[in-house]
Parts: sequence; C-alpha cells; structure tokens
Amino acid sequence: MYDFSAIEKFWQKEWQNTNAYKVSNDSAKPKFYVLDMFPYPSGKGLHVGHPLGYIASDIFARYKRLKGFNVLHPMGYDSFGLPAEQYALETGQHPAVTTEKNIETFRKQLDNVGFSFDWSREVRTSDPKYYKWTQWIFLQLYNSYFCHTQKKALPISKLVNKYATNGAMPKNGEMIPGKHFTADQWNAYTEKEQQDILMKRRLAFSAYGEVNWCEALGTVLANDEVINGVSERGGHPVVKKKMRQWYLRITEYADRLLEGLETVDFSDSMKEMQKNWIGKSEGVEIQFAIGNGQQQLKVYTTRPDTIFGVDFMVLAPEHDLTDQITTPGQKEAISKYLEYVKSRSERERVAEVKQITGAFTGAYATNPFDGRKIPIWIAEYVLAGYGTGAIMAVPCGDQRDFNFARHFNIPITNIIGERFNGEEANPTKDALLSNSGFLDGIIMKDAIGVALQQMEKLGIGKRKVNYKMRDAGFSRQRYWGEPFPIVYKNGIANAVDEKELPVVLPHVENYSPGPDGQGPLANLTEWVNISDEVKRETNTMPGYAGSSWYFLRYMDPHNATAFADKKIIDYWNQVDVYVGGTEHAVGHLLYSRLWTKVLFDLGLINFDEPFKKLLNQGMIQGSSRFVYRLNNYESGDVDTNLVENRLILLSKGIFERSSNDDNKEVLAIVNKILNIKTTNTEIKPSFAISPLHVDVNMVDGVNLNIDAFRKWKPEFKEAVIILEDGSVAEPGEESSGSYICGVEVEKMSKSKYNTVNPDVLIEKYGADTFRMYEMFLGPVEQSKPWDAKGIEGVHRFLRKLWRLFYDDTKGKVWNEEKAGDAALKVLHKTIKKIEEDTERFSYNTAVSAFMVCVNELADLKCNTREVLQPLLILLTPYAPHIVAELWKRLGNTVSILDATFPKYESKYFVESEKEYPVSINGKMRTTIIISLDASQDEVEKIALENEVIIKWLDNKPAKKIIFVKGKMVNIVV
RNA sequence: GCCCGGAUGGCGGAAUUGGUAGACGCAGCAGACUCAAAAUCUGCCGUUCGCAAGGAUGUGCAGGUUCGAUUCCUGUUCCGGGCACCA
Repeated sequence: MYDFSAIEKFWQKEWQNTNAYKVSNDSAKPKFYVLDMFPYPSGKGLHVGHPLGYIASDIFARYKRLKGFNVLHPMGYDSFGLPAEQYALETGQHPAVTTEKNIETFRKQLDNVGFSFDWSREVRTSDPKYYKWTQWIFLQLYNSYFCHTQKKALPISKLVNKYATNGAMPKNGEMIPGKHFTADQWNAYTEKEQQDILMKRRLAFSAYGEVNWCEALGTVLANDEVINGVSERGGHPVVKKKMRQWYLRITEYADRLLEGLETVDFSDSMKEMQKNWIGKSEGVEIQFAIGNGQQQLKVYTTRPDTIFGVDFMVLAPEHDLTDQITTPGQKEAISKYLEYVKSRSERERVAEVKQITGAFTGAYATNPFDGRKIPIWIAEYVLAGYGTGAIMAVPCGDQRDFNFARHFNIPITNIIGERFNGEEANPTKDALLSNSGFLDGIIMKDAIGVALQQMEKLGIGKRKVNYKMRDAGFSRQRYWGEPFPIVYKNGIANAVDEKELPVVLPHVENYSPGPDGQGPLANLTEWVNISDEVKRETNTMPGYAGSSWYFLRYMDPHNATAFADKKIIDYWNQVDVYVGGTEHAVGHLLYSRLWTKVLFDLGLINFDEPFKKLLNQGMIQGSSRFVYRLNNYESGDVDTNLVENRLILLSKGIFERSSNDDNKEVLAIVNKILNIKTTNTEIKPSFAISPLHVDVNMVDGVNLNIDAFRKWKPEFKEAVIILEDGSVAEPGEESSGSYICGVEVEKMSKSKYNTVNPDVLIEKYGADTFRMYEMFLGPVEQSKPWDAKGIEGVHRFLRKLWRLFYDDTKGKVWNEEKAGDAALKVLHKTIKKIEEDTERFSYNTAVSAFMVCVNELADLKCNTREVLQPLLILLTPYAPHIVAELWKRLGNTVSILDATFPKYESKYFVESEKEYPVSINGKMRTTIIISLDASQDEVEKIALENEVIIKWLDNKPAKKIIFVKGKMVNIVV
C-alpha cells in the first residue's frame, strides 16, 4: 500500500535531520541560483495559489541538483508592511508579534509541501540584523550622485571636490544664477546652501511631493486606501498635500534600465511593460509666447508636425502659470476647478475619459508660425509631472483633445484633409499635411524633422528626450518599516554614522499618526529629539526597500561586517531563475534592478542585472460558489413578509427555468411551503434573487453539502432550501435531491469564501500528489481557476507507480530481470521528454509524460529495476517523497536527491518508416506507411496508387504534390 | 482610458519551427471482477448526418495570407493583471 502520509512524514524529518538542503558557498560544482519572489507573510495563511510558483521553482532547483549543480534555493520574508500595521491599529497588537506569528503559520504550511529550501539562510526584512544593511545601502545611495559623463554612480565626495575646485560652470553660454557657480562662490556658500545643491544630485534625496492626505483620519493614505476621492475607512475626504519626502533618483538610470533589458531573459511582454513604464520618448520642447509676449509657455510634444493643427493649449491645473495668466474674469471658474481637481486621484484624472472637465484661463498663446491666438485651458488629464506639464492640443489627431474640443465647442482645424472625418481624431503619421503653412504637402512623419529644424532655427524649440517614469517615492508616514539613517542638524539632513547602524525601530504603544501627517514615530519625542539641534527623520522606508536587495543577502545571510562577502557574491552571481508574478513587473523588478546597478557602479558587486531569467507564474483564481436567496417576492394576495421573514434559497435551475413559465413553478413551490392559497391567479408572481457566496469547501462540484451549509452560520440553520427537482429540504430531514450552486471565477480571497487551503488537500492526498496536481493544472505562466476535481487522477497515477514496485496483494513485484526493448524505449522516450519539458518549465506536459510512461510500463508488465530506477530519478523533482521511499526500498544507500539524472540514448529510436498523413487540398484523407528515405518521386507514386486517394481524386489530375519529409503529404487538385 | 496577457470538447488542458486538432487527466456512459461496496481493469466519449462504412462541421467572432492556419496578419468581442503609498 502506498501510505503517503507515513512516507512523507518520514522523509521530511529525515531530510531535516541530515541537513539535506543545506548549501555550501564553497563547491567545485557549477553554481545555480533559483529564487522565488519574496513573500509577505500575511495573516490569512496560504491558499492553493501561493505555492504554485514555489513548486515550480522547487522542481527546477531539484532538477538542477540532479544535473550536478550546487543549487542555491533560499526562502525568507518581506516582513515589513502595511497590513501588519493596519492590524495593529485595529487590535493594538504589536506588528512584530503578529508578524512572528504569521511567519510561523506560513512556515508550517510551506513545510507540508516538501520544499528544498535551505532554511539556514532565511532572512527577514524586519530583523535589525537585516535592515542594518538596508539602511547601509540607502546611505550608499544618499552618498552618491549620477555622473552624466561616465553615466554611472560616483561618490558624492567627488562632486564636492569638483565644486570646490572648479565650481559648476556652463559648458557653453552664459552662467545662469541658481544653476551655475564658481569654485569661489561654492566655497563661500553656507553649509545649508551647499547641502541644498548636493541634495539635487544625490541618488537618495529629499524633496517636496504630494501625498493623499485625509484630514479626518489625520493621516496619509495609500492609493488603495482611497476610493473615489474618499478614504476607504470611514469615507472621509482625501486631498493632495505637499510634504517633504525621500526619493530615489531612478530617472537617472532610465537609459541604463532600458539597455539592461537587452541582456536579460524576461518575457517580451514583461520587457514591454517596463519599457512603457520608463516611457522614453523623443520630442520637442516648444516655446509659445503668451499674451503680448512677457510670458512663455513651454510645451512638450512628440509631434511637432502638427503645429498648425493646434487649437488650444492645456496646462496641468497645478502648473505655475495657471495663477499668473488667469484673467480676472476667469478667476472664479479656475479656482472652482482647482478645488475639484484637488480631490481627484491621479488615476481618476487620467482614466476617466467619459467625463470631460476643464476650465478656460482667459489667456491666449500665439502660434509662432501663423500668429493665430490659441486659448489656454487647464484640465485634469494633463499631469504636472510629465513633460513640461503643458500640452498643445491637436484635436484632429488626438482623441482626448478632440473630445475636449467638442465638449467645450472649440473650433477644430483639420490639417490632414480627407484623413479626418470630423467624427473622431486620426492619430496617423502617414497623412499629407494641409492648412499647415510651410509644411503643406509633406507626409507627417517627414514633416516632424522639417518642423523641428525650423523651430530650432527660430530658437523656439529644442529636441528633448522625455521619460514618463518619475523618481521613486521612498518614504512612508508609517511605523512598520525601516527607519531612515538620517538625522537633521539644525534642519540640515545628515547621514547617521555607519558605526551607529542599525537605527533600530523603536517600540511604540500607539500606532496612530503623528502631528501634521507625520508617521507614528513623530510621537516619540524622546527618540526624535536627540538634542536641541539634532532630530531624527520620522518617516520610514517603503515595502520595496528591503526587497530590492534580499537576493544578495541570501548568499551570505549571517555576515555581520558587510551586506554580503564580495567573494561569495562573485561565486553565486546573478539569480539564474527568478520565479514570481507579473504584478511585480514595474515595481519591485525595476527597483531591484536599480539597486543592483548602483551597487555595481560603486564597485560593491560585479554584475549590474540581478535576474538573468524571469519566469512569471500565473494567478490561481478562485472558483466561487453561490446560493440564491429569494426576496422581494410578490404574488397577488401573498403577504410578502411571510417570505421576507424566512430565508428561502432556490437551486440554480429553478429560478433559471422560471423565466420560461411566468414564474409559475416558483410560485407553486413557495406558496406550498408557506401554506398559502392564492386566489388571485391574474397577477404574475415576481421576485428577485440575490446570490450569496458560499464556502467552496462545502460544495462538491456544484452540489451543495446541505448539512455542512446549515451548520456554517446560524442564519442558515432553518433555511428553506429548494432543490433542483423542486422538492424542499427541510431542516433535519434527509433529502434525495440536490441543490445546485452557481459558479463564478473571481480573485481567490477569504471574503469570497473561495479559498482552498493546501493543508486540507495534502492531508487527504499527500504533498507529492498536491505538487504534481498544481503543475498538472496547466502552464505555470497562465492564470487559471482552481478546481480540485482532477486531483484524484494525479493521485491514481502515484498509486499506479507504486504498484509497479509493490502489488497490494502480492507484495514486492519489482525484480532484477533484463529489460525488454519496448520498455527501454518507453524509458528513454520519457527521459527525453522530461528533460526537455523541465528545461522549459512545461511542467504540465511533463506530468502527463510521466502518466503515459507509467501506463505503458504497466501495460508491458515491466517491473524491472533497470527501467524503474532511472524513472524514480526523473520523478524526484516532482514527487520527492515517494521516490525517496522506493529508492531506498530498491536498496540504494546514497540519497536520491544527489542521484545522477539519467542520460537519453537515441539508439532505441532508430526508425525506418513513418505513417504519413496524406491530405487532398489540405484535408487529411488517409495515412500511408512509407519508408523514411523515400524520395519525392517515390512518395508521389505510392500516394497516387493508394485506393483512398484514387477515390478522392475522382479522376482529376493532381496539380501539385507537396511532400515534407518526416511530416506529411498534400495533394493539390 | 493607457499598457500587458488570455480565449481550443461537459471541465483543466495538449499540439515545442505553419503540417494527422483534442495527448494526458477529470467528469460521464457501458462492461469485467465482487454477495455488495471500494479499489482495479476493459471499451466508448467535440458537434452533427448515418445501421455501418463514411461524410459534413469544428480552436471567442469577422476577414486575409498559404498547397495547408489553434499557430502568421488586420479588425472586433469578452475575461484577467498592472497603472507609481497593497506587497
């Protein structure tokens, strides 16, 4: 008997006792680094979606080990984060305590699955021994600047030297006060002035930025805590507020981040997403005179060719000019609009196109080429942070501009002739320009250069490369995160001395925000005020701080003198395979790439891309189940209260059928239950149905387990449950019919009662079955709804494998006989398939290949060690427990974890003929067995003599015969 | 809205480079074994016409390229993920 639970318990213990997964930093073997994305240990526990990626990476790690690599496969916790703090606010429990508890649960659940993690390397971002180095790296960023000549980070001291000896002088042209200065001027600056200048170059810097400010809660909110302009908790208004924030100057690395994508093996779509995020565009900054010319409006555009189609200008509402140029008559309208915009989130501002809003400033700009007056508007769809915060609107070419023009009755100039139909914008670059002065008759994409040249000549435009990406906000007004190693001396930021790291997160009793939107740390006056002049930074770092470099710490996790030893980093080098979800495409992945590049520039590591290959795992969605509650029941003279007072649930089919029979069936059933005699048959009964989520664990397929359902919540105990066949399941009675639930695919979440706990499945089928089933579900990269229906099949497969060794009645059946050719052929076919599929992460097809193999060996009655032993090794990455047991029973003493992956031999596959599919006009009609070395002529002859083919040709001559050797034959008639 | 994915039987999926659509598994049906059940084994299983042989049709939808399209191109619908303070 295959006693999976005893086997798995035994081997998990055995591997723990023998340190089977401990990895050395010192090995003659080639290294391989397999990493999972850092999990946040949520309090909700694992559901079946979480382990998907971990199983995929575990299979690969184990496979590489069998292939002779020294494999690093660590796991740890990104244990700072908002949920723990939120929980602390609600319950008063310290995040450190709840986090610890969550990690314990998480670990227990992971252990059940039988992963090969080297737990001696576990790291936690909230551990001071870890965040000491997060702070240390932050200081490296703080003490560095990006040199535009060398295009890399350099120590800020070099910049200070340069300023002190050469100043900051213009390359050509005049000195601009505030931007340029001489060495003498620099040396005469006060410390504050000097530091302010340096702050503009530091890679980690502070500046003012907008946050979501909720006055009523006295706190800053995350984007996902703001819904439609009000706070998620309590529904209080949220507005933008400027606060001093820390940032990482990721924009300086935009080009390097783009170039780096060429060197890594990420999916095209992932690269595409990062490219779009960085959003590099080449365009022109054009100056327009405003009014009679005292002021200039700068706009950024990638389409200077459309300059004659500009019908209005749009400023971001927060643009500096808004205030200055608004005419007295428009003041009221503008300030009203500004008030409205303040309440809008950035996402809302750009996403909602149906609602067109804006306000006219009353001012006009002048088109430099034809002198036309162009009205200047402000509108929320233009963001201050991108480009110059102002655009020239060309309604015939841009749909948003077009909609805006229509809505505010701004006349539209057509510069593309017939290509513009007056009903919608046409963003083409191929049209011939008209109404366009000196550009008339030129194709738009050619006109871009012509217009640009002319603008440069007139000194009103210059080429400009723009990036959509902005510097990364790096501070949070929160408690549960890394404190900044920054103190303010007389208001000037100063790095904390390295020797004083870590700046330990102080204990608090109260997690509520500090004054003026500061974080909770601001309440700890003793901690903040080191002395009268010296005060601590009270912000903390965001979630991505610790996760931007954790892959380096795993290499040397207990190092107390460095974030990791350089030699050890050189050995492990890049992460060879990184497994995680696409939801991290532009956040975590870009930040860790940035940190890696900076560490590389500073000579601390020898590679500038952290992840060589990225494997994206799809989401496992939940498959929710619903019961249907009857309400708003109306049926002539029935007292609706009789219905409303009882919880009546209809099986899915009942109310679906009811639309066909004027609800008569429902009427009959309900009236019978309630013991009502309807006298008025004229009135059609009507009712509404509200679906209620029901726990998927009490539904078998779509059949509700009524007993379990009644016990689930008190209000369901007495529910009247109307079954699919129209009968009623009364409380406490046995019923023969079934209640059919509705089904919908949604995100897997506790609140939707559609989570499935892996522990339950592992308990029932074992970890090996669970692992293989998760892989069997479909391609790792694809999202799919969870359904446990098929798990039996995988479990049967493992039992069948076991029976190749041990028969339930006969006992041991494996033997030492010589294997037959057929069995060897099956084995080697499988070796090839498993190796290929594992290499390309096609685990679902690998699992079916195992099934096919075991089916065929069973048919061949093959029980010999010669075939079975290599098969066990193949299966080790997928189902490590069962193979370890059988391996031992075969008498092996060395661990199967370190066995050698069997070698495929082609000699079992020499074939001389093939069954060719033969098609006529592309439709497959028959197959013919033909020798593999037959020539085209021979094949044609054989094909044309075939009875089926003759019949189908029906005396028509073959026009052409296509023969692809080893593939197919197609006859064209 | 913008960016990125996805859509194939009753269900999860396979078809690796344009070449026999539906491997493998689930569910279902029929049968064997059994006193019975479980377990196991055998056969059938896209739709449709047909007793059968066989035919027609079929990879979200509408077109196109090709001797041949699930695969390439154009358009379109629906679903999922991301959009900068959730991690």
